[in-house]
Amino acid sequence: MSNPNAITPDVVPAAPSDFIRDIVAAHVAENKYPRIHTRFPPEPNGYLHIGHAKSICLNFGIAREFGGICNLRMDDTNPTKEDIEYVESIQADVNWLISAWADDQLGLKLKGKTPEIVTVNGQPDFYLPAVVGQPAKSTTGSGSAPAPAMEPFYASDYFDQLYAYAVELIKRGKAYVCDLTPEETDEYRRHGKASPFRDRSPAENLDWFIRMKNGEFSDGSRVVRAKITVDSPNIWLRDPLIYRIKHADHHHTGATWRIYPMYDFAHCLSDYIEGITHSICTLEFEVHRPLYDWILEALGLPRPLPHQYEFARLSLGYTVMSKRKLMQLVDEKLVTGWDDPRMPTISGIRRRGVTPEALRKFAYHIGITKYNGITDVSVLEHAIRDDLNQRSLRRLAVLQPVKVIITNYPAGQVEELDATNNPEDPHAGKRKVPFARELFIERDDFAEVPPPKFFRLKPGGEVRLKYAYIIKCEEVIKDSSGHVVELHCTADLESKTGGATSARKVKGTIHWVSAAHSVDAEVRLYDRLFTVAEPDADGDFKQHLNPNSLEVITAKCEPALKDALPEARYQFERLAYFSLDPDSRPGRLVFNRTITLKDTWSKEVKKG
RNA sequence: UGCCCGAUGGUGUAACGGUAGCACAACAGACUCUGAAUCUGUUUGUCAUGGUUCAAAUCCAUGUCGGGCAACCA
Repeated sequence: MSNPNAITPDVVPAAPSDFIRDIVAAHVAENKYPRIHTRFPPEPNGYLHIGHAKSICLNFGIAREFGGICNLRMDDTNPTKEDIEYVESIQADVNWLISAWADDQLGLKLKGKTPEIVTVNGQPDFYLPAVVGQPAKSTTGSGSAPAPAMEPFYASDYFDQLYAYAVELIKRGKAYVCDLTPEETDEYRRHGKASPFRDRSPAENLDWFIRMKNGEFSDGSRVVRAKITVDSPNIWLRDPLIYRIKHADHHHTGATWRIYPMYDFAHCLSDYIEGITHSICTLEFEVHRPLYDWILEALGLPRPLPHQYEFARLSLGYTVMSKRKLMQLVDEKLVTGWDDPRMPTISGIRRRGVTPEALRKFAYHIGITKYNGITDVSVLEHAIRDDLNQRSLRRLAVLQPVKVIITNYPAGQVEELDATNNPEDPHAGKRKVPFARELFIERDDFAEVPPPKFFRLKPGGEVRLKYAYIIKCEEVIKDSSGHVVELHCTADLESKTGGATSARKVKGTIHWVSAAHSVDAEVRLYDRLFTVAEPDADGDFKQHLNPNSLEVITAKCEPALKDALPEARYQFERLAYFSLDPDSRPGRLVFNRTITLKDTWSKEVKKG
């Protein structure tokens, strides 16, 4: 078995329904587009987080439900904030999340490919069609030629075309070069006042623009503005900026450009160039939509225009989501990095042991609306537990060990007992677990003074050792400070599975490991990063960091865990779900706790 | 302040003029060699006020509350 828990439970829920999918479905019904084409357009200025996962699942989900394509595109028009590190992490995260689910919908392009000039209705047009899915095999037949390298789309691959579009706008008298300072621009726009440069002639504007492109002017000295209105109630229609000067090198285009397009200009045209039909973004872009439409219409483009639709971004309880704040946590070393398992980043969630199926299931459960709510973490946690319950291999491990000696069990004797790998999956089979005279059990599973309804081990009481015997606690050994160090028990030697008294009812069943056979593992117990549901609420989110969000312990594990695999998921029975951390080395196991099992007992205890 | 958007149990969502449903959470019980899972049941809701209509969560008006925008960021 290459993947020990690659069961295929029903992890792909039925396609959800929401207002955006309703719109797409209507467009499909009326044959509005030859094919549905969405895109996921992150700016490579940070790592992707679970909010992006929502958007990825939406965009790729629509593509797969309607037989379309979803392009991965770097929205990289601001070189001073972006970096290749982020480009790479974004690709890895997207691939991980859609792998074996929407691979067939992933729109990529050949490396280095830029838009083609085509003629549509007698009009020149820029178009860069997507290549779908994974790189094609070498077509030479010799096997020596490398497969064509594929890469995501980059808005920066369209800088030539975007420049040409800006020139066209200028020629049409619909854009002009403005020499106002940033402060003046702000002031004029605020008061709905026309720029004194608003009525320069197209020829003059073109001349200035070319000189801007040639790098003749300093940053901030001039911009290109769309000529729309000076006093629209929508600020984004008050002659918005479409090009600015930045003497900065770009991670993808190098030192080629000294001017860079603004988001509003680049995004709608990038969508158009790629043949996007449905451009889905978050609510804060709602007021930009008229500008999105204006630019495309002002250019008189020959192909069907894309349209923008907005939905509410994800807010999750007990975490922060803004890139700025996540960056702060990383920079100030409040976490170990972007992929710290406590981070809401996709890479952190992945390292924590969550599967892409669980994340997708979560994304489908929360729905898509225009309402800004805060999703309860319990929804995420439920999706994770549900997924892990179905796929995890069960193992016995003791986190806080206390020694147990079975006084009527012969020293030196060892039995190999059968244990079920996954009761949810009959195909997962069984394994052997060694049983011997000296064991470890969980400290919490013994109480000298048991609270009401405690049905684990107590003095004079009986408990079932999972897969083994019923034992009775005969004697409690303590050290000089009164700390319990050892429990002397007797076993009902007929009570083993299949034995004469195996059917005896005892209320509790606990987990255990043989002391001599156990293997040590570093176990990282993660908890939520913040102590309050809304860390942002009062402005200082760092104040609410959970000081106990990570506890590192050494656990006693059953020997089968020596062969733990990085891609596998484990449930340490009665405790939690775990997976191997990349820090693991041969002979040195490191497990991350993904999430605890639901614990109604601790709730019971709290109630008193 | 101006403009835009939104409001359905504790939370997130469905109902598209005709029985307010689902999920999570919570609570109670059943089952259990995992106090998990599973199963059964229960509690809790249409922001307010008017209007249109045989009928309003749904349409209209006003108000209230919440969010967004007013970067040479995206």
